[in-house]
Amino acid sequence: MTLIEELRWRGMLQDIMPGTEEQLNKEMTTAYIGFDPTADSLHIGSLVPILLLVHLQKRGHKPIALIGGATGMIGDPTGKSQERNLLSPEQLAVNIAGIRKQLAKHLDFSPELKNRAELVNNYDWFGKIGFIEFLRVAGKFITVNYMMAKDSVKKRIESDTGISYTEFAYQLMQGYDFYWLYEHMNCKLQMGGSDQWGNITTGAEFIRRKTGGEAFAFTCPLITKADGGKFGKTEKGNVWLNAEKTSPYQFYQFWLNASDTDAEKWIKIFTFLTPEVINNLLEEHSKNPGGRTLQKTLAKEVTTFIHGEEEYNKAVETTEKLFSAQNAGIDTLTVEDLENMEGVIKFDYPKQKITGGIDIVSFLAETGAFPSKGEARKMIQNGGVSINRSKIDSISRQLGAGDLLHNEYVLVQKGKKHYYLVKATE
RNA sequence: GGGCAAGUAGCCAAGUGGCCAACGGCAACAGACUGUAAAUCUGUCCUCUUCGGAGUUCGGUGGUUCGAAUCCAUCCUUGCCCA
Repeated sequence: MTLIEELRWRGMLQDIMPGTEEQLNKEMTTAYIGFDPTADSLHIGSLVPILLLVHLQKRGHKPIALIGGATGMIGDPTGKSQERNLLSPEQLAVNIAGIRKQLAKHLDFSPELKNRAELVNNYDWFGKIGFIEFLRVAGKFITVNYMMAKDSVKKRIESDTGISYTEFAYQLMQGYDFYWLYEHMNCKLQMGGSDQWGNITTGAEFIRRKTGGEAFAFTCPLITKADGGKFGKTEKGNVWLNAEKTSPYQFYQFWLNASDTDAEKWIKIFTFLTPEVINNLLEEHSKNPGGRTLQKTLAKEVTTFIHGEEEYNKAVETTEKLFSAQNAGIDTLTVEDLENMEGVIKFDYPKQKITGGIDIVSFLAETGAFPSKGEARKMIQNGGVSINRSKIDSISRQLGAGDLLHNEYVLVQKGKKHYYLVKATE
């Protein structure tokens, strides 16, 4: 199976320029993907591009991860119905540093490798170029007519918010990136999400017109959920790759909660398991969907890839304590169990307030498990709150010393899946 | 610079003097059912609340009125057409 064949099998190939496959088969090819520094961490939406680079490197090609330090100052209009706010230079610097750190974890930069990965920042060349120079060396090669025909631009021109000159120029900048890498690093291939196809082809066209050389490209489909929801979002917002923003436990839970249809697609995209292994898993899953082998494997592979095996083990441990023994009774949880629940949100709370007796609503609001008393009350009335695994059925319920596990803890449950551990402190 | 149109909750969108915290849809959260799944049904969905209410909203600011998302003035933003 060639790289392209494999990616196609995995469902990671959307568009591909003619000749790309031949180029990859012919020689070690340098390829790049751009990452926008819109936040200080990448989220799982950026995982697919990272995986593309990893696949590429595994097959002996040379990956370049480009951080858009310059283009991030402009804003990509793709997929945006409205003009974006510009990020401050300070914020950008923070974001670039965060992303750089994460990318470095997953690619092999060993100097002795012929196809070692490279990390570049397009600010390094855009920062030096003047406006007039840019117009002369870049602007001349692409017509406005060509740029306006792109979907991302066309949509915005037809929309009732329009597009600024700044964002319009974005695709030319990205095109210039590709050209710069082509000239300086012999980079002949650009990859990305399918929403980037327009920007990517501009780059290839730019190279062709300016140098007469040939450049290639392919994109992967954007990840969707079968129910039409946004991929990678939970009620807490984005699922981040940074453990401080999304704990490994929460990260693991995200994948574990994948629906059957999603898991079937995602296992191919987000893991490096071989087709044989995956086909076996799919078969097993169809025989016994309730076992959720697919989700468990998916969650394991991805969590291990991002956070490492140790964090994965902790996440599983916490998961088992919280979910597998649902009916086992709360007493089975030891102090160690409670203390070692990694990734569960924990709060401290004065012990005497509990032993002195407190109404459940105030307790939930004051610990921070709920933002206000009203919220806590609504959720209780909806039947969505449990304390120590027993459902609270009345908003007038009082808490007292008897509700402390091991004389020290209260396990709060919002819905089925969200746990908070309150520790009573002296 | 001139003419026309638009700006309503996370998004889409109805409302054009009182019955408006504002129809409906999407998204989100919870409950039932399940497999920590999907689909379906139900509830919640501006903020706070002693659950009686209270407070702050319909681009901004002033005004008319007993009463304004709704009328007037002005400003801002955006789109279209003209220069």
